[in-house]
Amino acid sequence: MLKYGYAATSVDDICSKSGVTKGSFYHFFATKEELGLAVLNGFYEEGVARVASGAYAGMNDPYQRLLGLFDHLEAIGPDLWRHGCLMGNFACELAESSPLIRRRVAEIFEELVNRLAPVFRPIARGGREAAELAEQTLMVIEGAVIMARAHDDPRRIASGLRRFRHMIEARIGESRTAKDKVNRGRASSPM
Amino acid sequence: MLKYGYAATSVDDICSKSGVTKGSFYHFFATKEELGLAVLNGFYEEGVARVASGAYAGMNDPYQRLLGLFDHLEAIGPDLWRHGCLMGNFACELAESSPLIRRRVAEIFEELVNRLAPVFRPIARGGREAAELAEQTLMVIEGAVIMARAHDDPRRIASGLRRFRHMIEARIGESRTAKDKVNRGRASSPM
DNA sequence: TTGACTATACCGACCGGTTAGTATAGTGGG
DNA sequence: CCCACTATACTAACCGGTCGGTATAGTCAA
Repeated sequence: MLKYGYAATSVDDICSKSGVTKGSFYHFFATKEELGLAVLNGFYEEGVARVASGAYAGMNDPYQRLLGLFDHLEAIGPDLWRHGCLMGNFACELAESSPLIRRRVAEIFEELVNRLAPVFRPIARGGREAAELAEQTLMVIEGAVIMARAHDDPRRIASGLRRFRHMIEARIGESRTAKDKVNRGRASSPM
Repeated sequence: MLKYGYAATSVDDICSKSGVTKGSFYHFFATKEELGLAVLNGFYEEGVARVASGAYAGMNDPYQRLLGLFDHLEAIGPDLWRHGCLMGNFACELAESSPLIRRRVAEIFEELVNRLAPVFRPIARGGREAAELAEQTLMVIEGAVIMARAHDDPRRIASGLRRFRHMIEARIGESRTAKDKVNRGRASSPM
């Protein structure tokens, strides 16, 4: 389903490859769409687990943690999204034909933004900006995955993320100097 | 094909909606895949024409031109990619089942990078960086289009682009001051 | 302990309809 | 007459989904 798309993956294929019969299949799933939803949730949960498993999560320095997130994404991305991202694929293919799946994909993106936003907090200026930076990161990932698939080269996922990371690094530089100014104003140690 | 995907769009539908019969269709196209290729090229050419039609193209100031490109993309994006981007959709759905289409999509992305790169030249540092920034822009567009489709809200295309534009603005700021330094060193007018 | 009853898992043939693609007989302008 | 083009009927495979039926295990009253 990830490799060839929703429509091109038949229920018969799914059954024969997973060693179940069609009768069994339709005992557990009312429709093909319902299976799609289950596969989507599985993909989401696996992705969250993989992303959360990174070393960055335990880092104390907030800038180190943010940079560590990108290190981790660059490291696992090419493997995790080797055959694409199911959220992105379903959004492309089913957004206007399956409201159920489209809504779930939107929900998942929201959940991911909420999970990621805290990591961006230290460089966020406005109240909403951490969430916006998290959303921007998801966009870059989705775009990079498409690029990687088009060029048949998963390494593009890492290089796309790396370029975005450079822009984040520039922001970290700004945040640091801004913070230093505040600290200096409070007469605390400049280093 | 854009709205419901390649597989879900049948040749019969295409024929009846465009008022041709199947005999005619298969006189002009050997396979459905070949039509897909033609539709892809049509989408690409229309997109290039729309993007190139912007006022930014004639601007003299290179920074104004770059910012003008983003103004233009934000203005036309929500309409142009209202139902998604065919390059992105095909990359998602057909990358691993139709090598022909996948290759053409990759080619198109390359062509777009080459077309866009000159606009990024003024803020590029290394020799490859203008092309990389252009590619990054395409990634953001593709990601934003997916996000917009998932949330059923084309305005997300503009807001995603705007956020990326802010990062580009930061870079313009850096480039400007760097250039000022050079100018001052050459004893030319600082303003 | 036994036997009637029920719930769940599972099977695979089958259904109507759709798919991409083909075969063939025109048709109409140059 | 010719040939690019059109129309329609057709094929064979495949689609998602249904159906009647079976196997197994648990429950509970007598």
